[in-house]
Order: sequence, then structure tokens, then C-alpha cells
Amino acid sequence: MFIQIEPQSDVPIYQQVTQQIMEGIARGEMKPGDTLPSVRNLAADLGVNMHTVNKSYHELEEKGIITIRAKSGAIIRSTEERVLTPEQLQQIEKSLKPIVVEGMVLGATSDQIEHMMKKVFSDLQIPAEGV
Amino acid sequence: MFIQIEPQSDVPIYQQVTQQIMEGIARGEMKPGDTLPSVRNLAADLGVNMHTVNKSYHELEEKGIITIRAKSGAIIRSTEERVLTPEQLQQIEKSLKPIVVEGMVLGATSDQIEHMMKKVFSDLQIPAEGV
DNA sequence: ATTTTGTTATATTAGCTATATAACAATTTT
DNA sequence: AAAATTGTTATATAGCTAATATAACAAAAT
Repeated sequence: MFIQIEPQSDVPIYQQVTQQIMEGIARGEMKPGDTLPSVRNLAADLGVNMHTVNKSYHELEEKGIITIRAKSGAIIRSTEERVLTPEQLQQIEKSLKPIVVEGMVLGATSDQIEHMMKKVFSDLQIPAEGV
Repeated sequence: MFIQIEPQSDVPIYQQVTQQIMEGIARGEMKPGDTLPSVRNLAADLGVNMHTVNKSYHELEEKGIITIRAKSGAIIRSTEERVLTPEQLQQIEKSLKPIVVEGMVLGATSDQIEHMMKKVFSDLQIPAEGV
């Protein structure tokens, strides 16, 4: 697995798992229809508790990114299944606001923040092949 | 004061205070050189504990936005004083990443996220005068 | 039939948030 | 100079979340 946990981080472990699974999907390392490892297996791989991974999977399900089939497994939903709802767009904007505000106050220009945003985007868009 | 606390929010009160003070600065409602209210006064206004506001002020100081003069008060640093360091830019990028990733996975395009970013930026840039 | 799966339940530890009080010493105001 | 205000420090408490640990259950997969 590509997931690397930082126990010292102030970001909770279950959120680290959620984020890195999303990054894997964004990179194309995991595709719609793929099955996620069982909560017990992934937990053993990462050296964390089963419930921690379980919490992450349920967070991903709430975001509409995976589907959990009870007592069977979790699969990544297709892009067609996950339509961007206005609520989700609003949620993204709400998350974006405090970061943009802090950047502004610290003296960053709109162009600087835009540049960083695009960098993050392109870094993920292009899979690590050859490069 | 322009600060409005939402006790039910999952965002800690001291972070709400920090964010809304930054918004006030971004909007131009508070200018460099201005003195922040004493922790006791602001706490009384907001109906929260003194230590909660104190924690917020120290968070703002860590971010390089204000200067706390021991046993005197807190003042907003000038834009010239707060130079955007590479570390701060990196911090912003780090905060931006998980949001952009989630947006991507949910199917948002680079343009959509850029548009939201600029909306947040322009909403703050123009002070609430006349409008 | 056996193993694996997510689910549910209970319990414990640790850390963070927030509040409450109190006292201290330096600064500011009167 | 005296009084009030200021940030600082300390201690204590309550509530919540994160994380772990065990255990058992029932459905699904092998």
C-alpha cells in the first residue's frame, strides 16, 4: 500500500488514511470499481487499529467516494455515480475560505494562491510515470 | 465587535476568533497598527473565557499577523513587517492540497476550483461599503 | 464448512477544548 | 504615587474526540 501514516501529526490518523486514499484515486493509482483492502488487512499493514480504518472508510462513504457493501467490502464509485452537488461545491468553498483569507493577510496575491492551487492540481493529475 | 461565535460548530472557538480577526484584516476593517481589544474585554463581549481569546491571539502571533506586547496589548503588524516566507507559502500549499484533492475526486475541474478561489478572494477584497 | 467480512458493543487511555479561579508583575491610566 | 488594566502563569475540572483493545455476531466469500 502507498499509505504512509505520521503518528506525530496533528491530523488524526483516520483522516490521513482518508486523504491518502483520495490522493491515490486522484493520481489514478486506484480506479472506480476497484476494491479497497479489508479494514483488518489495511489496519494490519499500517499498524493501526481496525476501527481507525473503519472510521476512514465511513468518512469516504459520506463524501460519496466509495460504497461499503455490508460484510463484503468497499468499492470505489465511478465518476459518473458521484455527481458534484451544489452542497459539495459549497462545502469546498467553505473549506477554501480560511486558507485564502490567511494567505491574503500574509500578503499573498490572488495569482500566487491560484498558482499554488494549479500546482497541486497538476502534480496529482500526472501520474508518476517516467518523470 | 464584528465577531460572531457559533458554539455548536465543530470548529473550536479559539480558531473561529482567529479566522474572523483575519477576515476583518483582509476586509480592511482593521488596519496595521491597530490595537486588538484586551483578551478580557473581547472574551466578555463574546461570552467566552479569557483563555480562549488568549489562545487565539497567540495563534495569530505564531502566524506572524500580530505582535503581543507582554502585559500591554496586541497590535496588528504592518504588511511590510509580515513578509511571505517560503515556509508560509509551503504551509498554504499544504493546507490547500487535501481540499483540491477532494474536489478532484468528486469531479471538480481545475477551472471550477479556481473560480471558487477567486470568488472568496474578491468577496473579501471589496469592503462592505454602499453595497 | 471454514474463513473473512463489516457491524456492534463495551471499556480504557490520552489529548484537546473550554471553563473557572487565583495570583503575579509589568504597564497604563488616573 | 496610587489604582486599574494588562498579559502571564498555575491549578483544577468537565466534556469531547481519537485511538486502542477485546469480543461477539451474522452475512458473505472461499
